[in-house]
Amino acid sequence: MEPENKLIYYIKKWVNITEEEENTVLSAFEPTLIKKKKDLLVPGEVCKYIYFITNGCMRSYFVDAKGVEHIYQIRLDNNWITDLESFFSQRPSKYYIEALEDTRLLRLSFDGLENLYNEVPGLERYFRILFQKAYINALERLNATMWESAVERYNDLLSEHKDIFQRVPLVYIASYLGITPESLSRIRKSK
Amino acid sequence: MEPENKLIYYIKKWVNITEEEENTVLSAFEPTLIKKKKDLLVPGEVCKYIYFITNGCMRSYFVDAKGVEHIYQIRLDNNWITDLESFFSQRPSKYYIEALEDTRLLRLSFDGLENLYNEVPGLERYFRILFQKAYINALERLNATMWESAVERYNDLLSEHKDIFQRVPLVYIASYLGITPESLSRIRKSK
DNA sequence: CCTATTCCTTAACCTACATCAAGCTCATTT
DNA sequence: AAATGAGCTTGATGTAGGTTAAGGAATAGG
Repeated sequence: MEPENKLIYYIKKWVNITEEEENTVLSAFEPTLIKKKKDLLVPGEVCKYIYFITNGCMRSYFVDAKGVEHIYQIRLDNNWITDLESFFSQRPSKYYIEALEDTRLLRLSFDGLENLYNEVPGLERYFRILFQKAYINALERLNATMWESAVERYNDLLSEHKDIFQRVPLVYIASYLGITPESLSRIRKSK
Repeated sequence: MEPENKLIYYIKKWVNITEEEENTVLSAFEPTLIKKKKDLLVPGEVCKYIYFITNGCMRSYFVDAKGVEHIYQIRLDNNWITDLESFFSQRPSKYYIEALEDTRLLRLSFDGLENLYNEVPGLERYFRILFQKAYINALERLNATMWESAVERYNDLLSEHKDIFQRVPLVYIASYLGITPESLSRIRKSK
């Protein structure tokens, strides 16, 4: 399937839009390519775009006062990535968004999205559903982080996103799980 | 301000709706009252409504395999509460939603909301924005839980939601912060 | 007004995971 | 082919916060 059609395919999973609207949507997006280890966003910059990953892998993270990186999102193909806080407010971001592989994206600007909401009402519904699911997900992860052990969280991730382990270095997965690489290594050893 | 108008007031903070639409919205909601310590939802039940708290205080929590309660939401006046996962999927819930005070709510059924989305397009936008903000918030809380100490999380809550400390028993606040009541007590002592 | 809960605190001890430090294995660069 | 560094593991030691157990203060109910 062509990358553009993948986007439409995922939108149509949740809302109905006409063929004409499909074209309006597609023409609002701009294909982009980013090389491994390059940043889409760095702290202090305003996040100008929302990105749909058609092929590849991205992470977002912040660096704390001691200089330690903390990863809070890892996203593979057919997922959205952005700093929603900065994008939505159009104020400077606190986060990095970085490619973990050479990655192909479709990007949409803040104004572009606002226009689309008006031109294609179905898209407002699509994003309402998307954010709703993302929110449910974040709460689940929050509960797991608060109340489950590192081992349980590791097992959950393994059973739900095995693909991440094939494509992302363990240091990053450890950070995403909220533990040190050493702890992750010991967890894996004990299997 | 009348409870009904408070709801409209909060909606109009984010979207424009006509006076006629206001009435359509209001008439879709049903005022409810719930006594302290009573449940709006228990595990196994489908969450049939989304609730707007006009006056009072609610918590949502789950009980783990060992019988321990874990609170993941505490909501005061002028906030929404529901089990979004169950409400959205209309499948059985894993959570309790319980009143911490005698509480006045406006409730809206799943079908009622679906109708409103179609009759009042602005409402789709309102909920898109609401979920978007809720998602950003949940990610912030996730980061804090993973990477900040209990003391920092306590201070954050104190500076952002001091009102909670006046109205909610510390046992519940401890659980919401992801710590034991004993730890919370020690943190407070050291001030 | 007395009793029973609910709520909160304190102290002694324990444990999951972090930190620090070292070394090993590949892949990449020169 | 040697040198570099990214990615991962292992072991020794440290610590934030949990667990267990007890008691006191405040509130509610009979």
